[in-house]
This record gives sequence, structure tokens and C-alpha cells, in this order.
Amino acid sequence: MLKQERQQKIVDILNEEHKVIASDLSKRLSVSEDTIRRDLKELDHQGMIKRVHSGALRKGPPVEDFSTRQNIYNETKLNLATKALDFIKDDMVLVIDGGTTNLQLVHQLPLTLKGTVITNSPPIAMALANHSDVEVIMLGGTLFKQSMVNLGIDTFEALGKMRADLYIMGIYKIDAQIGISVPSMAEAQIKGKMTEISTEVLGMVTNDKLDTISNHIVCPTDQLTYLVTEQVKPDIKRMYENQRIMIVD
Amino acid sequence: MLKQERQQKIVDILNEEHKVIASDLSKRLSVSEDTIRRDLKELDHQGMIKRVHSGALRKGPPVEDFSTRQNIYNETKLNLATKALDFIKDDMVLVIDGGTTNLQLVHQLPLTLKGTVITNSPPIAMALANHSDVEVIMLGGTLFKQSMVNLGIDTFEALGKMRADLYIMGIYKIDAQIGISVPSMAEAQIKGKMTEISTEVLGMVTNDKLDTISNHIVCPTDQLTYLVTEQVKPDIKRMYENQRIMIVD
DNA sequence: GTCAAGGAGGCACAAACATGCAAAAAGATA
DNA sequence: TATCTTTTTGCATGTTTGTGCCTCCTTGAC
Repeated sequence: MLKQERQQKIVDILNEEHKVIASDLSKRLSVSEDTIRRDLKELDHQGMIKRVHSGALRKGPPVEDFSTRQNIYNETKLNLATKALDFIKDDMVLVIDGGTTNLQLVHQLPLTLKGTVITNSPPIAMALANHSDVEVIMLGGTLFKQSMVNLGIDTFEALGKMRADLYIMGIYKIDAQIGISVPSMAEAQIKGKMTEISTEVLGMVTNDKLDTISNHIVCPTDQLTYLVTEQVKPDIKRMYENQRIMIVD
Repeated sequence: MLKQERQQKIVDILNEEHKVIASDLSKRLSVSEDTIRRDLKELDHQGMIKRVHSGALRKGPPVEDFSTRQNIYNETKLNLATKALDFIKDDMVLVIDGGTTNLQLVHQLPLTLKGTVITNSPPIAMALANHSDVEVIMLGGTLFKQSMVNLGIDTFEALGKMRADLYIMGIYKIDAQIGISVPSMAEAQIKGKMTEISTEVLGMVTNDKLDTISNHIVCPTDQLTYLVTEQVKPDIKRMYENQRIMIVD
């Protein structure tokens, strides 16, 4: 990767995430921390960013871009994504479904990651375009625009021909009484199948979603391996501790 | 290969790929790195490109991502898209494959359009997210990142279960001798199948692509119904006039 | 205060670069 | 066509740039 390209990427990331940590950038851009520090120093000297201890802040007044990025900046999701990164290694076959939390995770994946990603989410697939050593297998189906995932019988059947090491599940709602639930039957079926074909399942959920209402289709949870969240409510923690599920917080 | 021709090619590649690396160009154009460096130096001096260490960047406003990239510089594609709109009516079943020209077309579609769109291109699918009366059927497969389309046997078989009224084909290269050609066999097969299941086929091609080299897989053209282009070269016009193909320019 | 994490500066090495030169290619003139 | 001239190319040379590692110093959290 070209130096200028990398520095431009740092500025782009900064515009979206409002702050960057040097050590994070080092992993995401797959260069040493020294190089990142030199980049930050140059960009600061050019006036493009504001250098601070451990990283950098974006400069000037918060200029809003009109694109649909307003929800992307979310420190909670960033933290979740960083935690989940520890479970992703080279040469794995991953299943990643939709959701902004998962999208955030994909954006944090190091550009040098090798492996295979199976996804039914066009935004996830597009976000992997720069990862030249990741083979992206897109699952077809009918596009559900609300959550931007492909669903349907074709999706289900295509999944039946595959096996994966890890399924990264975006969770809409988790509840001590009914477990994991999603807004539609179609999505529940696909999530169930994704769970079935994966050796391990990692669920990611932001704390604010724990109490969201209106989802009543229960998705199988018996194979959930990890649950990554910000702070787990005691009752949920108890519930999953009984099921040998690793909670990361 | 002439020097001038080679330098033009470098500019073309740069417009497509937004960056070039000197050592890459050396291999792709089969000349020494020294020659490439001299070319880059000249082009930079002419103001055609921006030279950086290890390669060059294209001039003009920095390009962030695929979704914004096509809007900025391409009046030609916008004109083409507008012309093609005349052939799209409510309640049609459309097949739309990849390419920035097609993406431009989709962005021009009225938000009130009703119908069904079958596509193997994630960017196309995402661009249709706001068209609430368009059902989007996404074809799965292996994502080819260069052109951002899904290809493979699954894509082919899924197409076999469908029928469409109109296939809007993005054309890489068209030539009076060999017809329409694409960079890979996989893409040729999918384009052939899309043609097969569609009643009518509309091809869109920007004039500057008429002479692009390096694509040698011929894609069936006998069912081409319309050809939308900027200005058609006489020899190509003659070729298609013999085949009852309507040329729009 | 202590101490781990982050940062500055120096060093080393590989990759990329400029320059000069000779050979090859292209073009011109007869 | 044959010969001369000009341009273009590839190679050899020393030089510069970018990067990672190392050591020592600074910061800031506890």
C-alpha cells in the first residue's frame, strides 16, 4: 500500500470515527506503530489532523457529510468490534450476517487478513473489497432493505452446502426470558442455518438493544459460543453462564 | 507499443484504478521499470497524474469509496443512463449486472418505479434500497472485487430458475471483429445466461471503452436488442445494423 | 511516587529513484 | 534500399526514501 494512500485512509477513518488510536491503526492498516506515528506526525504537521498522546483527533468543526454515515460513529460499536477481532484468525472460514455492528467489525479487519467470508449482506461484501486475501462468498436471495440482508429459500439452500469455523451473528435483541429474537421468520431461519453450519458462534450485541421490543421470533441459541457485549446485565449473564457461553466484556 | 500509446494506457488505468504502482505497470505493459518511471515523470510534469513514491495517483478530488466515485467525473455515463431510462417501465422484471455505467443508471431510476430487479452486483442492490416498490433479488456467488459482481455456478443455476423482460448489460469492450468481450470466462458465462433468460437485451457502453484491449472471451451477442452508446463508430454501427439491433445515440 | 504505554531519534536494509551511457528502435533523407 | 539522425529503451551506478527495529526518554494513569 502506498504511503499517500495509507495517510488518506487515516484521514478518512478519522472523519468517520472522530478519533483514532495509533495501535489500532497499526493493526488495521498492517504496518508497524512506528510508521503510523510517522504518518500521524506528518498529517499533523500538514494540519490535516490533531495529534494527541496515543493517537489523533479530527481537526476543526465537525463537518457533517450528507451520506448515511450518521449512525456509523458509535463508540460502543467500535469497542465491540475491537473485542471481537481477537477471535478472528487467518485462514478461517467466517459467516458474517448483517447489521451495523458487524459492518463496523468488518471495517476494523486488518487489510492483510487471509480467509473466506460467507455473507448475505451486500454492505458487508462491499466493505471487504479492499481485503485482497479474503475470498467473499455472497449468498443470494431476496433483499430485505430494512436490514440489508438477502433472505429466502435460496439463501437457506446455499448455506446447506457450506461449513464455517465461526459465525459472527449480529443480534437485534437479547432477553433473559426468550433469548435471541429477530424481526422476521425469514431472518430467524437463516440465522438458525448459519448457526448450524458453523463450529463456533459469536454473538455481538450493544447494550442499548437489550430491551428493544417487538421481536418475537426466537432464534436457536444453544450453539452460541461467545457473547461479546459492553456490559452484561446480571440476569442475562446468569442465563448464559449456565450454558458454557463465554462472555466478553 | 508506442510510447504515446503506453502513456495513454497508464492514464486510462489510473482512471479506473485510482492508483498505480510502478513495478506493476512494468509487468502489465512489458517494459522496464525505468521506462515506467520516465513515463510517470513526464505525465506528472504535464499535470496528467500525481507522482508519488512507488507509483502515481490520479489527479483531482480524492476518491473515497465506490459509491461516490462514479458521480463526480462522468458526464458520459450520466447521459447514457438517461437514454436507457426510456426502455424501463413499471412492472418489468429487469436483470442488471455490474459496472459503473449500470450503477449510474440505477441511481437515475425514479423512486416510484415498480418492478423486480435481479442483479449479481452488491452495489446495484444497495443503490435500490430506497426504491420501496422494487423487489430486489440478489444472485449469490463468489464476489469478483475488480468489477464487484458475484459469479460462479450458483449464480448460473439461480438464473436458470428466472425469466426477465429486459437485461441491462454493462459492456466492457465492443469490437467490430469479435463483438462483446469480457475479462473472464466466469463473467462471460453469466452474461450469456442473463441474455438467455431475458426477452430483450440492452447493452450500454461508453465510447472510450471501444478500444480497450485485453479481453478475449466472447460473449454471445445474437440476442442484443438495443445498444446505447455515445457515438457509435461506423464499423460497429454497420455490424449491428445487419442484426436488427437498435442503436441509440 | 511507580510503572506500563507511547514517543523520539538513530540505525539498517530493502525498495525505489535519478543519472549517464550504450544499444536498439524509429524516423528521415537520399 | 541503404545510411544517417533522433528518439527511446534497458542496464549499471550511486543516492534517496520508506519502513521496521532498537534504545532511551516522556507521558499519564494509578
